[in-house]
Amino acid sequence: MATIRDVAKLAGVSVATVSRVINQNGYVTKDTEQKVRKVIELLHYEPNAVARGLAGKQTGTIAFILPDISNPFFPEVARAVEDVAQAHGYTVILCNSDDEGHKERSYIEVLKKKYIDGIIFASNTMGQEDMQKLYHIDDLPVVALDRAPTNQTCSVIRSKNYAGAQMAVNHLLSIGCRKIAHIYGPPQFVTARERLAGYQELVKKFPWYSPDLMVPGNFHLDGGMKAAEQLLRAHPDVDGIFAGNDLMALGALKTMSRLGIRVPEQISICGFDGIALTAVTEPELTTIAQPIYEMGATAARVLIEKIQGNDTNAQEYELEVELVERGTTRKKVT
Amino acid sequence: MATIRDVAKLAGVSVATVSRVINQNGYVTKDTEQKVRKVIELLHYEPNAVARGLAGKQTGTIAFILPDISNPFFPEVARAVEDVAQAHGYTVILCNSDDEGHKERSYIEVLKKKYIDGIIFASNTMGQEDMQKLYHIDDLPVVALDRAPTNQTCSVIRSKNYAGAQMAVNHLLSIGCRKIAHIYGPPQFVTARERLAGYQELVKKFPWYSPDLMVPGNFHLDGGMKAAEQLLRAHPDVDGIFAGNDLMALGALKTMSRLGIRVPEQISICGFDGIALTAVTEPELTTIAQPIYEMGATAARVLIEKIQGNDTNAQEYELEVELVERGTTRKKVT
DNA sequence: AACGAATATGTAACCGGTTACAGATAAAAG
DNA sequence: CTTTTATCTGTAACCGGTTACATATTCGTT
Repeated sequence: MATIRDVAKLAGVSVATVSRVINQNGYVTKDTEQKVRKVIELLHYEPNAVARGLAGKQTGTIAFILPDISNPFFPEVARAVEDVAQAHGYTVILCNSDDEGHKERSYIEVLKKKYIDGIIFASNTMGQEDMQKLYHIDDLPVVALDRAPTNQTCSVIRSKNYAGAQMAVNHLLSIGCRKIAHIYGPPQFVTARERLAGYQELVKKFPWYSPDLMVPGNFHLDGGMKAAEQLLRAHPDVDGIFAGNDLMALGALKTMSRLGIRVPEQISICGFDGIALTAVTEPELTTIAQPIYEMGATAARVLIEKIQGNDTNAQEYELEVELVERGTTRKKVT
Repeated sequence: MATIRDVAKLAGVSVATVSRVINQNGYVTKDTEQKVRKVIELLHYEPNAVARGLAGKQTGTIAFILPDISNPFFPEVARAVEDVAQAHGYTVILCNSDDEGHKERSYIEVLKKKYIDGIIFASNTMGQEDMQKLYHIDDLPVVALDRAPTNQTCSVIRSKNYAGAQMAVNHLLSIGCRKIAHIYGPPQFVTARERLAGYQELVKKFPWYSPDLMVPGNFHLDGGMKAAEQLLRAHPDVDGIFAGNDLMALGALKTMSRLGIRVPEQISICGFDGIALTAVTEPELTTIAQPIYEMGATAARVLIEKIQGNDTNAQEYELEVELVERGTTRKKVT
């Protein structure tokens, strides 16, 4: 592999000049530039990214720290992040944290040593102070996904969970549901809390409202299944279920199927997230779709903006959600 | 951030000695070692990975190039790769190639410039020559996933597609199916070809065998749906479907559901891969499960072996598959 | 004609490690 | 008590770029 000095020597110029040509900065005559480019071509010279990183402290690499890429919500986000990064000449490092603080921290240590340019952070457990510490210690650009907005220097990408939950409930009401339950996710997740709050605020005024219409789930398939069973045992007359995410909604759907309860005729189900899996079942799942790809893409775009110096202040990007009406909810004939 | 020279100065030794302590190579007295470690602790010194990379040409980073992380088969593989890498102190760069040669090549260019230590390559399009070229040009360790074995220096991780296909067909036969069709994946995929071959070899001896029992799919949900429709139109008496992968099997299941055909009573369906999605539907999908996680983990382990110098020769790792019997196939009562 | 500003290029230090080589000391061998 | 060998440590070159600073040349001004 040719080095910048090889190029300089053969072109009869200094390394500084070659560097200027490569980076298109500083003054270089058209003539010398041509000469240098010829030699670069000739030697198939490619600047060494590591040396560049060492000298310039920028490696063209960002990290995406997420709980678990196996969770069906994340692949699409990761894809978006990578697409945008790639388009801007960045490379993406993937880190699975399992939402464990120590893993997150250990990743961050390693990444800092590698002169990573920035981090997209999807975590439900890492406290605000940690984020702040992370950010302030060495002002590494950070963008958070799905976290409560803070007044820190870290931007946040999220979507309208509260409003989305109300869209879900309103939709169930509009098709004639008379008693709507909610399966909520782990309370330490902001998203779960917001969706629960949206549900509760809207239904508490109804005569049928009861606190035990809200049952806990774990944001996974099995949690949704169990929650649905429990729910039906306590309230056999429930005719609408709003689940805190799609996986739990699919779990509920599965339980219905097993118990021989027809969906949507007897019970309507609405999920939240809009992951691809919702199109796999029959009937397909009605859901409040987040712009998943867009969330990842926005996170990457904002991060890169930060890295490149513009947009230094924290900002919150709250994206719209959308009701995707499908087979698990249908207007009831009266 | 403290540098190795800061440590050396404060400890009253040379940088070489500090380096020896960090890397545990060369001779260092217990005394000096203690002294140096004290100072390292004191200054919170962390060796700079980029400088290390430049000097040592090893960055502790591997790349995983795959078609698309959104494809439900890959997240689990990626998770495995990352887990193993992480455990060995490596970091993983994720690259989505969409199976397009030019993207693959452009990634490889970038990655080489970044002194990546090795590559795990899951591609269906890149020719053998390309692999060879890639490998021979600068002997970068490479492990391939799901490719035909070659006599190159590149190891391959795969599973028993041919035998697995026969397991599927035998299972369908054993539960009493009389006419079994196959939905196959894109012929440019080795996996698709092998599964097709396994099916064909086994069924061609039956009187009901007919070439148009093999219909093409695209390895996606919609392809499976369309193929199933097409199939039933031509052969309404088919009572067993073996799909080349789970997504297509789920598509077929969906079609059955829409047409009001009961599964498994009227038609049994068996998929291939064993992705998590197969547990979402009701009935759950019977499938020939590959050890998906194990494949990723093996790939990572083999790659790291190669990187660390041992195991320089190409090898093929053919992993076992397993029949997971579930709701979409059931013994027929006669 | 004189002069400051803009343009063009080179020298050398620097980023922060690794490591070949050499010199010094201590232990083992003859 | 030498000589050989193993152990310990330091100096300085090197990895391959970037960039501050110095110097030289070319313009546009007055």
